[in-house]
Amino acid sequence: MQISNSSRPSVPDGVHVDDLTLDPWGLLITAHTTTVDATCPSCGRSSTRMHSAYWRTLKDLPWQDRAVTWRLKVRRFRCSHCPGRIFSERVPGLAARKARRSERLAEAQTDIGMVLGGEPGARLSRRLAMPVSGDTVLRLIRHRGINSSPPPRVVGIDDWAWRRGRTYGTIVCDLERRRVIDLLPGRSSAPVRDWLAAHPSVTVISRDRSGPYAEAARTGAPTATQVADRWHLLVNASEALRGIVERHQSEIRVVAHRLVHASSDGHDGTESAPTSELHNPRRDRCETALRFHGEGMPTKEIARRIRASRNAVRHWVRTGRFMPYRRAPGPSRLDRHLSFVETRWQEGERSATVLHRELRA
DNA sequence: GCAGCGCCTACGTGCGTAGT
DNA sequence: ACTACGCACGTAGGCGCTGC
Repeated sequence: MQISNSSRPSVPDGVHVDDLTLDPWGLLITAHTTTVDATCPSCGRSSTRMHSAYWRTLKDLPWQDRAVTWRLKVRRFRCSHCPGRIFSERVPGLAARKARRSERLAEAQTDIGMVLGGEPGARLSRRLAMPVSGDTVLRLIRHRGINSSPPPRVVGIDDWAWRRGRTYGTIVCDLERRRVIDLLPGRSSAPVRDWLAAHPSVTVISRDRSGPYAEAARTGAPTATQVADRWHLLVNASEALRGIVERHQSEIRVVAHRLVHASSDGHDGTESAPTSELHNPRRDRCETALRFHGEGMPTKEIARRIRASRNAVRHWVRTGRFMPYRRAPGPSRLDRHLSFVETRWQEGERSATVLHRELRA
């Protein structure tokens, strides 16, 4: 198959393509190196004394949705300066020493792996005509390593679960660069204290209100400023708001009802009828259902027409009249939950007061 | 001195399995 | 479903021997 020069895969300098073979499995590029000499990796001097040659096989980035394989003839050289030293020529721009894939392919698969992980990354890579195993994706990620960053100044510390309810650890984030920088064993104060002592660059510590982290920050970084993190502040604020709304629910309902009627009737809303006497869509649908039933319409058809469930229609037909919704006596599940939250909030308020006192001390 | 050949070691890779 | 681990296999690269 003929392939135009403009659409051919890019060829590194010092490599000459001898043949391109396109088959259902991909594109095979047969090539050889063209430089007359090679640089000895030991002494750094070039040598022209060829020893032998062999074929290298390399995977590369896909071309037109086809996997690309290089079959490259490379040579071995004897070094003119290192006694007995024999080395293989390198192919800069294509592959590293001993590599089975090109640098650009390795980079692409590493990037995919960094986003998706091992197995999912391998699946996407295979879908993109860059076949690889999940293990190799993970190896590529480990090989890249973690880029070094300047010493952290503002860190966030919180607990997290290796296994929820069983094993916990502590996560340390660089809040300026939004990156996880360390994982510590357990959620006690000692590892955090040691970590902070080993990182004197930290000037601000954002943490939750737990005692161990407060203790760790106080002893490990006594000069650092401690702040409550934004997430916990928002959680506390939203819990407090819910508590207030719930405590004044009945007043809010009355006011809302008046406002609705004032806007729809042109009335000022100061006088209002009881809720049970208001327009009730549920009662309307029930009465319609009973009328249809009286006309001999099947339950299924009634349910379809009034857009109610067949069970609801069956219930209305069985009772023969509208049954207004009666709330069960005692607090609802939501009320019980909100009551629990309110209690926790009051406990939190007390803890916050203690924390505030500690921070000021 | 150089080129060709073969052997050996270490590395890269994929697969099966166990653990979470 | 995913990762870690061990293992087997293929091969890149290094080295020595031999013939010209």
